[in-house]
Amino acid sequence: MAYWLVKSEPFKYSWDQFVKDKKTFWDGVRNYAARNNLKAMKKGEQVLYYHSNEGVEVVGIAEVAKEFYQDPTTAEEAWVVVDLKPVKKLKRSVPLTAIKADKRLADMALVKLSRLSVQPVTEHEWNVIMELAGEQ
DNA sequence: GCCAACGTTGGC
DNA sequence: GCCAACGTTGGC
Repeated sequence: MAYWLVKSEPFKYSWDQFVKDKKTFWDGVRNYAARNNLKAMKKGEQVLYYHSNEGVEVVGIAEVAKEFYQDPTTAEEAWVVVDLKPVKKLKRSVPLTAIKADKRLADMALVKLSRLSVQPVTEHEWNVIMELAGEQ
């Protein structure tokens, strides 16, 4: 069971819009590292939903509803999407500043590889985020 | 709006 | 195959 984190700019596709849609395909990934992470996602795995630029915080949890398939928005075979559905909004959003301030999260891809838009999250990191969010 | 970090492109 | 130039992302 792996954990993931996806980034979205809220003015482009916000958590609220995601909840309203009930499901979305995660398109627009045009980076090989991010693409490889999409391909590694398995149905049912949990995904942190992060708002970049505005908010700059983890706002909710999503779940992989369908494993990767050809990106319907491009003819280029290199690119894929996955389907995601919302699970729940976090009790408290976890801002990047809180993540950076927590020593246990110093190695998170979010901190180290800030430009990667789809990234793996370790179980340990996941648990710390849940704690900071007031969950569990 | 600025700028650092990083990925990609293209000339050699 | 190297590396400089360029474009994009994303935090501040």
